[in-house]
Amino acid sequence: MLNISMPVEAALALPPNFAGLPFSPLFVGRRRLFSPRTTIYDQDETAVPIYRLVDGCVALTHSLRDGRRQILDIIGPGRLFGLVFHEDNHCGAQALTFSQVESLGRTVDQGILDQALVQMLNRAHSLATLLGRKTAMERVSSAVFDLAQQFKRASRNPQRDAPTFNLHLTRADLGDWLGLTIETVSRCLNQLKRDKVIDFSHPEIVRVLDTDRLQAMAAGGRGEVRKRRA
Amino acid sequence: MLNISMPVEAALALPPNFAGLPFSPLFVGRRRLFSPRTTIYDQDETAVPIYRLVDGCVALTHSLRDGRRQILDIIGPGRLFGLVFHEDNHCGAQALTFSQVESLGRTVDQGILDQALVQMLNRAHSLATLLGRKTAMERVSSAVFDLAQQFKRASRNPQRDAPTFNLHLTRADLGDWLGLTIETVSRCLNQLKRDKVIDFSHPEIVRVLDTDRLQAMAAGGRGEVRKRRA
DNA sequence: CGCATGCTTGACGCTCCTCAAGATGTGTGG
DNA sequence: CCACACATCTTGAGGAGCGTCAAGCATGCG
Repeated sequence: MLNISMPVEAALALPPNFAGLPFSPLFVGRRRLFSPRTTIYDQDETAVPIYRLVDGCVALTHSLRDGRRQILDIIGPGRLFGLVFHEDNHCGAQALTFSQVESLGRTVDQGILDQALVQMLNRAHSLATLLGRKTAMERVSSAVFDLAQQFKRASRNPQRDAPTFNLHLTRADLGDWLGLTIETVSRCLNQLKRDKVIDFSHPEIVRVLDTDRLQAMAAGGRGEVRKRRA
Repeated sequence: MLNISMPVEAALALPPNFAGLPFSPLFVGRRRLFSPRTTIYDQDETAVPIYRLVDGCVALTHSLRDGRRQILDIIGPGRLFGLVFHEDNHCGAQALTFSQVESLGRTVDQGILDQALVQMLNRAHSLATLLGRKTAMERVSSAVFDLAQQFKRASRNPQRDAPTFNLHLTRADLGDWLGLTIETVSRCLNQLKRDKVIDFSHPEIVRVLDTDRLQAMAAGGRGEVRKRRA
């Protein structure tokens, strides 16, 4: 992979869709800047350090040999990742936007690390429940809700303004995260838009109009009890 | 829930299908014996101790409010569970057969605990990949392969004998684990049987006839490359 | 023996995937 | 400024895989 060094200011000043060119990482002290669609570490890499995402958006992915891809987690600012050094970590990490990443070595407080691991585990379990037992609409609602939490912008008046966030994932990414296809993701998002639960004009900037309804859909429809065979 | 105390010998001598009656747990020092289909701890319980499964089979489950259930992991002898005390552990644990469980308090070596957590996380990620991206046949093959690893019986001649294990899960449990229905699980198991990959006469005792083929199916068919849109 | 539970098997239907075309937006070059 | 290429998103039509429903079978227990 090509590595071109350049001042971090210049990199940050690049247009937001200067994607695809793997010129990163840039080193800034112990910080590195990754450009969109670049790999932070690989699926089969061992001895990966602990990272903290300062800014941006990172996906943890696992690929089957035949090319099927599953996104295992979406990491937002502040979260730790690459927590696994004892064994193979078995999943890779890639930046979805310009992402500033801080390498922490092993100097991390054990309590913090445990907490991060437990959060990781809980999120993995939530994802499994989503993938195993939720419908397409519920999955997409869950994803939007989760991303709104992780990426919502600061607002001067959070009471009045509808929470808005930058959807760093493409429809394809969402599909790989939610176990769906591009088309199904698109249909569900537009359904949510028609239902006035969310809104977007650019496909990347999403406003949540009705958080309660979104959360209700994410948790499983309108609370109706599903039938279960005896 | 009913709790009846009885000597552990008597309990162990019960016929294997003495199921459904929640008379446990029995205390044996720091060990407890749980009978089939009994809860070890609940989904919303906090401050759960760390457990080691001495013998038997335990399922970690998460239920949605409307009754849909997802099994998040199947625990075999030797493994630790209930590792999460900082936050809500958000999933419950129940015994699937007579299960002897050792409560470890917090005296566990930190390294061991980390290792167990990491294994848990890796397994959760594998499950997510399975649920998000594998077909029904692949899921069932993966499950059989995993259970064979965790529950295969000691054999005098492992070279010659086909590895055999007790399938402690019902078809319904398998369905809740693999994101499938009872019927689909049954169809896939019988397909594997017709294909001479596995064999069973009792629906609970499974022999693996062709480990390689099983593993190949679990990993994703015959290695054919799936198409991906550009 | 009758009942209960779990497993199997078949017919049918729905959700979501597949395939295909068109829309939208964005950068490039004339 | 407009035409063009390219990538992503949207939308529709049709099909496949797995879910749903229903019946029958096997086993075990009272």
